[in-house]
Amino acid sequence: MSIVTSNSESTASAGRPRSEEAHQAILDATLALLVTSGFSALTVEGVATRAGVGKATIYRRWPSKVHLVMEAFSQLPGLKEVDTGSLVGDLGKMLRSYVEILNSTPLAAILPSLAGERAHNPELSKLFDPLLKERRQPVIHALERAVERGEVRSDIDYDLTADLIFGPIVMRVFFTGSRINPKILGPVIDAVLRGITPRPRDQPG
Amino acid sequence: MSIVTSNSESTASAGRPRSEEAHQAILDATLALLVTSGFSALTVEGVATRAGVGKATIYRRWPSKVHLVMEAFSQLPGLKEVDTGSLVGDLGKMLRSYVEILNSTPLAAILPSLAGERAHNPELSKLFDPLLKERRQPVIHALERAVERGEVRSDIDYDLTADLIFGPIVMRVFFTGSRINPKILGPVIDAVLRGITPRPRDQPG
Amino acid sequence: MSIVTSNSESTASAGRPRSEEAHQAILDATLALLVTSGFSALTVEGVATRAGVGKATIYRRWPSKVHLVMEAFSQLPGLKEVDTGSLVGDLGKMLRSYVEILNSTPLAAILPSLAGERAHNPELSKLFDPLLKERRQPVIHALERAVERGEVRSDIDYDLTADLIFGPIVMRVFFTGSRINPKILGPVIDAVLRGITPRPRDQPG
Amino acid sequence: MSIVTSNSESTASAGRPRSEEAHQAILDATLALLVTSGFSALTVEGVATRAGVGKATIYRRWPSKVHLVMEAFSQLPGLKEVDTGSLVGDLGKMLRSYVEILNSTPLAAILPSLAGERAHNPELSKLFDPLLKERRQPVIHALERAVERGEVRSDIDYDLTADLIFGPIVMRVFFTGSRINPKILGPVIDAVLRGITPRPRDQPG
DNA sequence: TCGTAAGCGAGACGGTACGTCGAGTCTTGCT
DNA sequence: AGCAAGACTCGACGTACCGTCTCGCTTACGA
Repeated sequence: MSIVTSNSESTASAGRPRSEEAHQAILDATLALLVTSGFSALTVEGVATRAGVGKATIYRRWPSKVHLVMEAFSQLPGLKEVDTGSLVGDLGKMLRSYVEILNSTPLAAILPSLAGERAHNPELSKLFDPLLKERRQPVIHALERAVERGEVRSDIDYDLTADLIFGPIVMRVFFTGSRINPKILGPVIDAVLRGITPRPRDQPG
Repeated sequence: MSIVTSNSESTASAGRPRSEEAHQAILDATLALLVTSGFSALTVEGVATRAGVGKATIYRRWPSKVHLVMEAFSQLPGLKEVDTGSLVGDLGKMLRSYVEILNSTPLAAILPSLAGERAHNPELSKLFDPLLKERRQPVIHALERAVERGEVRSDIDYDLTADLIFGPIVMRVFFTGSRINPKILGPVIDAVLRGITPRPRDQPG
Repeated sequence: MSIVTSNSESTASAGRPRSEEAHQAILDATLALLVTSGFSALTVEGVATRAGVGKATIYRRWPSKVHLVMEAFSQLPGLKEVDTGSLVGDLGKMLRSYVEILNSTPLAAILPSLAGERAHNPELSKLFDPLLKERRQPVIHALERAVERGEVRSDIDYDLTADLIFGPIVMRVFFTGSRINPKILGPVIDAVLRGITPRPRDQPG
Repeated sequence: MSIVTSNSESTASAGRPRSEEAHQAILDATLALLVTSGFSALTVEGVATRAGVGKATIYRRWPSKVHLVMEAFSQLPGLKEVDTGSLVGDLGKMLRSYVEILNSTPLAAILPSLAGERAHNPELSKLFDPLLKERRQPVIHALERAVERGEVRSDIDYDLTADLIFGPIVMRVFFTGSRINPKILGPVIDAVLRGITPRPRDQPG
């Protein structure tokens, strides 16, 4: 059972089982309305109507709109583990695929809403934070492998470095909302690996 | 006149002048409630009550919650222009001071909420985006000076590099909500300038 | 179904049924507030608060304050049909009972307020006028029986005569607001029946 | 000084005297708006705008909308003293002229509003009641003369009889709001004088 | 096979906030 | 001190959703 899903598969109980059909219809309606209306304009009433479901059926499964949106969010794809043998290759492949996800799913629209809510909602924070940690693991693993290979200095802070790598992407998702141009990934990876200072070998002489 | 402020300095008009006291009380109440509740849970009614003011007094000055929040936000301090003669010095001083601001004002609590709303609220986006652009200018200027001095490669993308620098700070503000430890600034600046790969001169010969 | 009542007896519908308890609490609160404040100072918000009910519960049943007040008003007792065999007896019994009602229910306090509003409120007028017409029918019927019996001239205008009979009572309700002394009824009925001029048989000779 | 007017002519005071021009402009605007909008839709703000006057100028003179309307009302014409030598003649002339006033001024529209308000507003009642008493005096005087002439029984209650005479007119003003047809006056006066029972001399002998 | 417990859509429940308007009061500069 | 103008606080408007609560009705399990 996932962190965010409710215990629908727990101890077989008497009575009518919950409708899996309704469950998915609700999540689908949620994602659809998130795309068209955004998080704060999303109403549980609207989700219920679109899903052809009673409000109680939603509240029976999720304690609040935030939790509902969070489960919808958790269904969206994330980073995939990639091992090409080099950090440049790993990061390039992972980030390119991630940008593709950001550009083709509601993920980019939902992420800032949840982060914005997280700050004032400890309950959400409790669910959201581990999820976020989990979702960046592929990059952490790639960094660990790179350190083992000697490609990267061994004294780096993994979390901080992951922040450095995700930073430019997240900055754009949060502050511009526009499509992420995959062309920025090359320069970003290059800067992270080798810095922005001039390189001796690039200089004549 | 700023983008978000109203034309308070315009020609003295007939009738009772608007109360400057009420104006500031409203902005103060807005900031206080943004910290505790966030943007979407902020109600104009709540602001009015806390400021000891009628709702009409708020709507007379700001056409919507968005405009009100933007003016309150724009009162918070931001990056200061710094010129120490080196990029390391400039970034160190600027970011250290910025982290101090994040740790001592409601800025860190408000920023994610606004970013989360921005994605679905074009009206907010229209006011917020230029404000954000303006607020990162000191770093852009420092980078420009560094390029002129030859400290930094001349082919860098200024915006992308600014994203790279702010990234780790913003990531922590948005996804952890905790105090920012100023100790991360050194490694961040170092990584941005020289990358995370091993350095030839650090290696034993 | 009455003009003012809603179709509560219609086919049982889906969903939670409307609370009969809330319905009566709202009407009671309406009458109480009409007495203390009058129609124009009556607020739906005030009724909701006093009835311990949400505003929506009121608007779900009555489309406007006018309809609500009309249903509350229509619950108050009115003239009762009486047939004693003589017009003097009918009027005496009916009016005595009506004065008792005026002196013991909120009717006397509510009536002027509604009449005052009626003049400028077509919606109210549309509901109120038929109700008023209906409420004076017992007197009209008594007059009709009296005409049949030859007790009263056959060329009288029933409505005008009813106005003549109610006139003194209504004048006092509207312009003094005090209790109506039942002792005026004898002289009123006498004057209506036999006029105020001296009577031949009362004169000597 | 009238009962309802404020002390505009009281002890000559320091400062600028109140503008008599403004005073009349306000009353005119009030009557004009009463005709077009009715009492409840009349706003002090609207009166001020139409009179080209500040709201404070109105509130300086009248404590509320009701008082303002009352003074406007008191400017409207009322019953005129008439002495034709017979009660039938007096009442005929007076009532015919009064009905003409009701049909051609806002009086009929204002009267119910004030009566409706009177019931819940003791302050208004204090001003309104003596005015009403004063306005019916011509009928009382005509009755007194008729008693002296022996046209009317000497044991009648003057007030009650006045109520009987005004009753049908007031009933129609309050409960129908329509024009008063002057043709009802003949039957009303006849009924008051001689009753509605069959007359011996009308019967065949 | 059938009772029953839980789920179902529907919709009413008491609340809260919306953005607007008018009430009655207060505060300018001017007359 | 009065004036026009227009700010002030307050509170009601009728609507939309909140999250909860009945309704009458399935539905599928286990006695």
